[in-house]
Amino acid sequence: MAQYDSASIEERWQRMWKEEAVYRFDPESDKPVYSIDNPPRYTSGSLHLGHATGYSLIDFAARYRRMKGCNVLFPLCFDVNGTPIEVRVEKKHNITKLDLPRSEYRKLCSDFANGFIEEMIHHFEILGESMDPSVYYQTDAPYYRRITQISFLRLFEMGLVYKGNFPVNWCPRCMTALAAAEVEYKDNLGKLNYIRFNIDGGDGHVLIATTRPELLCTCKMVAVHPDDKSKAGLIGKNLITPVYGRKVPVISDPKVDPEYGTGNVMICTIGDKDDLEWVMKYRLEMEKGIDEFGKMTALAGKYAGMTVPEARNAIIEDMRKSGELIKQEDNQQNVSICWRCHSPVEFLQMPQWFLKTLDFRDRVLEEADKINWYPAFMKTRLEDWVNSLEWDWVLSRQRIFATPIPIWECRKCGHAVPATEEMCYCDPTEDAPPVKECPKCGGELIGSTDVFDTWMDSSGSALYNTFWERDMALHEKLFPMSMRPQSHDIIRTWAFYSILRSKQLRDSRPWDDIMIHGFIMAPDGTPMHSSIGNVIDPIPILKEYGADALRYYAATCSLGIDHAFREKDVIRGRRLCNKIFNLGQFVSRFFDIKPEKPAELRLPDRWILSRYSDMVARTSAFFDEYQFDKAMKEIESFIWHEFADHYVEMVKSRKDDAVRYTLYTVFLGSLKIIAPFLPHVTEDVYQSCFVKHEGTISLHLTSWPEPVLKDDEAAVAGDVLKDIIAAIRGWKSEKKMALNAGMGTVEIIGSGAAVLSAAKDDITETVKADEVIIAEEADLTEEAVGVKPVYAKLGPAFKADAKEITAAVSGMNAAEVVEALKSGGLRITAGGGVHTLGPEFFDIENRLMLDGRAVDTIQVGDLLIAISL
RNA sequence: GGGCCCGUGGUCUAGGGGUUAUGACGUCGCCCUUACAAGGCGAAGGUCGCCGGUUCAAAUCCGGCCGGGCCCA
Repeated sequence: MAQYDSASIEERWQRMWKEEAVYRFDPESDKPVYSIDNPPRYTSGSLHLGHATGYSLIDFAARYRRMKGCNVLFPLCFDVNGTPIEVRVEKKHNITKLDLPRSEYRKLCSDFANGFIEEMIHHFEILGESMDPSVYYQTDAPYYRRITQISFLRLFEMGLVYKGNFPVNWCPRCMTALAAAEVEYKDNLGKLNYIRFNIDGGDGHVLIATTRPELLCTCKMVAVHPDDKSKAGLIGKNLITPVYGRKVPVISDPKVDPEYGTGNVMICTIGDKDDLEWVMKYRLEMEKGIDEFGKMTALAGKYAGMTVPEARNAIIEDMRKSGELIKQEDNQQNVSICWRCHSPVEFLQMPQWFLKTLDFRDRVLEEADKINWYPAFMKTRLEDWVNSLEWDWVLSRQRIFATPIPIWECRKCGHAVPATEEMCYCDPTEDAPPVKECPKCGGELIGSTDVFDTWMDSSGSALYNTFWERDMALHEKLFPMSMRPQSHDIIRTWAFYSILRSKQLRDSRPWDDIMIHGFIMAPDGTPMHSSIGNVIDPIPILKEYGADALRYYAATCSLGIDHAFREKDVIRGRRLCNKIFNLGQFVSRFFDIKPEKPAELRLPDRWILSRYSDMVARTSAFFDEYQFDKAMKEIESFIWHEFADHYVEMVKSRKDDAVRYTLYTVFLGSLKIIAPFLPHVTEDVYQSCFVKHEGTISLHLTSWPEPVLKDDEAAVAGDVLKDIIAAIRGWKSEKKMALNAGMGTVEIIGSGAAVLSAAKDDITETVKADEVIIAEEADLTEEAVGVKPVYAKLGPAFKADAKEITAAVSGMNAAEVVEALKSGGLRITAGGGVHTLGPEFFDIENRLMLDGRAVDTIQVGDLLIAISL
């Protein structure tokens, strides 16, 4: 018998989908649009397990909506920009950005990044992702950068962009300003240096503890805590800084931590964020001790030109020699580092372009409220971030491989002249300005060498995808988009900036829904890092188990939370594929032509059609809410257990129209529902069983099924039937009998047994009994062997007395309790009163005996199965 | 230090006041049954992280603690 072989099967259908352009978005169509603001994949080359699962989750939504009749816009896109590529290129060629002309440097980056794209597209294909190459973009292309630039020009016109001379996080390695979002923190063991400051005009001194002695050259003040009584006398005096001999005042400020170091803090311009706060509060003059290369300036005197660590070591040595360094201790502290190259970040005052962000906080939150967040609690993260913002967005970067800021500045007066929209895309380092000279003073215009923060490109994706400033009629039709998928770590960046710019440029939310997934962790639950060496490569997994199996794993990852990778779920996925494949082999034997709906259906048919219809409704609701893990659970357990284990087993021996119709309808519908998750195996089964009857060339182009039958009576009776058959099969297994072994007479007894009379033949055939008897009652003796309290009823009725009542009953004889319950009620004294309890408060356990005959009995719900041995 | 989320049999996971706590993987036993042994049937395995509180009743709600993850300071 043929087995499911993922490798050959998947490749075959991937080729067919590509050739037939099964996923094409049709801009002309009148169908409702479902558009996905797909994360452009960063061109880093290797495929991470996190990407494999993340993009699969998006693909589930895309495939579902296509089958629901939507015209789905699911762009194939790449993010080709930014410092990470520059860092890798510089490492590869052992250069810095200063070693080459800008255009050559940019070409190296572009060639490097673009060299990955073909392979990355192939990765998407072998995962079965249904992105549409006809709506392709990459963020470094002139057509994409044009949109970034035009959107900037609009914001500029609106007065939302300004150039500020402001302290920014600056990476001396990358030589660029960093947004707050690009700064990371790490624990670092450094030295806390105790340095002697003499008191001006006296003979005393104070000790200052600092981790940054090299910043002494910009020391402006010394602060102590106002409640520190021992230091009250110092306030208002001046101190003389060592090495530089500058006079600085002592002030009191509640922000000082009196427990740290000596409780005396030197305030410099500027070492860290606390310094920055004091600089603002006391309006201190900004002095620059460190330049953009991370080297000391002339202010540092003899240390000028040294790097920060060199200067720190040198000044410590000098002060040690002069006796001004009193002692050093180890000091654990958090240092700011660059998120890309991990170099320590400095606070430097640099001219930068800013986008007004703080003024839009409330408006961003209003738009966020109009978006459906999946899961809902993720909105809190955005709100926390927005409410904690302190600065506007630093838009400019001093790098090269990014979108140029389309501005020329006057050499004489500094006036900024923006490009015209018609000029975009443009590069001011190469292109001529829109006017010959400064319109204010006639000075020479110099093209800006600044580029945008890459989030400026990415956060315009919803605008680009909806053809903003490319086809405004289409834009009106497509905007806002239907859904933004992303991971939770970039809520503060991608999600936030996207909402901000959509509000500023379109006065709207960018999307209706946002779906946020977690990270894939190593199997032990810790993050995967190449430095730890615990990164799992998805390609071998794909080869061993198949794409559908890996996608099965992706579907088990609920949204919002992180998941340790579970290979066993991939194994389960492969088994499910195999099960579906084999069901296809078997079920397709039943129909040579498409079966019509017959006049009459038997009980098992009505049961499975009814169950199937419930499953369709529940699964669809889970798909609507991006709850793929729950949808998968529904459809998987339906196909495997209800359909395969029970229905198919029940009808194996039948050959009537009703069974043909039911198998066809339920199996095809089930295939469709699981198709978004397992696109390959379902396509394969569809092609071998259904395409000749259905006509549509691919399962993925067929429509999503609707519920077909609501028959509550059959659903309930069928469940009883299923349970009876399962119980008899279980009984056989217990007796070590083969399942297809014959058996004697099976008698099914109980007041509800009548519903099964329609299914008498089904039972007989399925369990291979000689005879099946269905009886309302039989000559049975019934013996109560136990009573079980029903807490859900006792609790509400008797409150605090319930416990005492159950305790009392448990000590009584079961037969007597039952007798009392049946004849007027059981009287129990509890809580100082007497309660009369009816049978509704107890479950009675009976042993039933069929008089005169040796039988085995199995209780199934209200029914008793008596099997003659 | 703060925010959000998570802690459930050996491992992973569902559930989020009321029968016997869901399922997967693994383990063990039985069964070659007109698809599937990569299958079927069954079993063992849990004080639902710890400590308090609310309640007749807590895995579930509340508070604190411990451990993990992400984000931020």
